[in-house]
Amino acid sequence: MSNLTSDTKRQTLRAGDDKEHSCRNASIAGVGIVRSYARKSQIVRENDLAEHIYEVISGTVCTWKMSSDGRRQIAGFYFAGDVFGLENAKNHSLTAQAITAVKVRVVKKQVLNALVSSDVKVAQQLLSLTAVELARQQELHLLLCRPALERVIHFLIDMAQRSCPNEDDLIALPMHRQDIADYLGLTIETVSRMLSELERRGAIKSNYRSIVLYIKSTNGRTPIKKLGDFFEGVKGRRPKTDQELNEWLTSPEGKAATLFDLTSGSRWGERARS
Amino acid sequence: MSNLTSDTKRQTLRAGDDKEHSCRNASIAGVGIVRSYARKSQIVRENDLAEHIYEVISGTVCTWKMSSDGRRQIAGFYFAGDVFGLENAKNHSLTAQAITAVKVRVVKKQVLNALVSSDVKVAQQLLSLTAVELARQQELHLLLCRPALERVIHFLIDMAQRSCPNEDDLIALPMHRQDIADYLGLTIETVSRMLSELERRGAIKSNYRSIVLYIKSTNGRTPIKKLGDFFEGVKGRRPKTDQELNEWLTSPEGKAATLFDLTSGSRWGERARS
DNA sequence: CGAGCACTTGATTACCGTCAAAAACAGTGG
DNA sequence: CCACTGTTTTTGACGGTAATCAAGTGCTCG
Repeated sequence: MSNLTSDTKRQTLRAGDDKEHSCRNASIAGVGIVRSYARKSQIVRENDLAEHIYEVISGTVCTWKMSSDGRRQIAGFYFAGDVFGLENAKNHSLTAQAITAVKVRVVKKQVLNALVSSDVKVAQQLLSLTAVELARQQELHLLLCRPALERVIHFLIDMAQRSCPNEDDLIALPMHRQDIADYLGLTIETVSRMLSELERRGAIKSNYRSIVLYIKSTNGRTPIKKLGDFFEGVKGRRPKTDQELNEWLTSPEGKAATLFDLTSGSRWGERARS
Repeated sequence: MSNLTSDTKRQTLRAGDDKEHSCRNASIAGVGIVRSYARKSQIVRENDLAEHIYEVISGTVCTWKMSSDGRRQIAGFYFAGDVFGLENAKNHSLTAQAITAVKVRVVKKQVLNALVSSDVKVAQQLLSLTAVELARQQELHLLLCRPALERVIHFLIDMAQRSCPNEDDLIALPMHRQDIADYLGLTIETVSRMLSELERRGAIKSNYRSIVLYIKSTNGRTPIKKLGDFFEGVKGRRPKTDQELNEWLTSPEGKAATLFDLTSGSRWGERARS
């Protein structure tokens, strides 16, 4: 199915790991210490005392918890610049684990509280970070009520924007299918099937251990006229009214259409199976 | 199906509306103005400028947004003491609507920011409120990946605890089936079927427009030994190991078992259909 | 009492989960 | 470089759960 050279693959895998960032959260800059974690190691464990807040410097982290029937539920992914551990309870409700090799800045909450007292800006930024996290969870709530293909599309778009905002047409995802499945509330098989479906439609190229999306850089100037085709492909039907089309344009799938250039060339379903 | 007297019903319906509360959020007390909204009226609209924060004084509010295919997705319910509008973006991402007649305290964010500058406590409380909301959404994330019956059970427990924490064995829910369905990502028919199922099992009594749960007050002293029966009923299987049982006890369904006294008397499925 | 809405129930369909096997891939050692 | 091994992913067949479609019942209110 995949015809990527191993060169491309290596480039792909490095994209997620090497990117550092100069501290995006200004008020936290300079405080705390930097720690490194190996791939698959746990940074915080569920029920650990929540004494620190963590900012990802490089690599990818996910937070998760086990549900009663032994299934792992991933609550979120965190990339360079993201902050996790904001639960604000005595104990962490989620385990945080390194997906790749990771560097994090660790800040004591005590220290942070002291800063809050002296500097209003810090308080506001903390609030802002938590609010961003809240907004993300609310988006997710909406997403989890939608069919599998849309969940996967939305996930890819979200990851594309967050994990690698500077690249135009090549994006690497560090997590495994199982991680995606546990995040989207699907099974690994369904995730795989949806990815295959998107590949059949010419939207992505996926390979082992890292997913590569071929995305044309559109910068918002995608011809709206053609989006109907995309709509037809993803949803199996066209928007009936102009209003419906416009609403769709602001939806997860609509954003998909502006990112993936699926509107030219191959029409949905026309490709034969491998 | 229901044999409630109209007396009970009236009592039930009033329970949600009449309860006010002395401001639970101390630092916000005294600021802002109180506004009343009629049932079904919209308090904020999606894309409105987000200039205020709202605290529910009495009644019930829900927040929602339309998805691309015209389905309404409810993001949350808010009862007396709850705060909504915390998204912290320029514009509201969700519409807030009164489910019952509602009184809310409306606080300008500008005013709040001024308070934050002068009083660290205010900042911390704001942060705490946002974190509570975040934790709730994360719980929900877990829930949405589980089967329909569990979603409904968890929903009932959550509502029972939040909407009416003082009553022991009689609880009124102000929202319609459609609201529940839009919140849990189910259809109205499925919600109805799950409620019927629970009623058949003797856990609840549901009637038109308001759901009444008959809950024995247990105050945490439910005999653990019997919970296995409940487990068997809800999940169709027993916990195989002690560890599995213990994990389950801290799960949504486990909490259900400590609230609904379903462990004595009628065994699951023994009751004939109406 | 009748109209309209909310809810329930039943029959059928479709999507996704489960189980099983095969294929692709990474890492190891020869 | 290649064969071997274990892991991850893909693919297929099948079944179950929940959505859809369609009546039917119960509740509220004029």
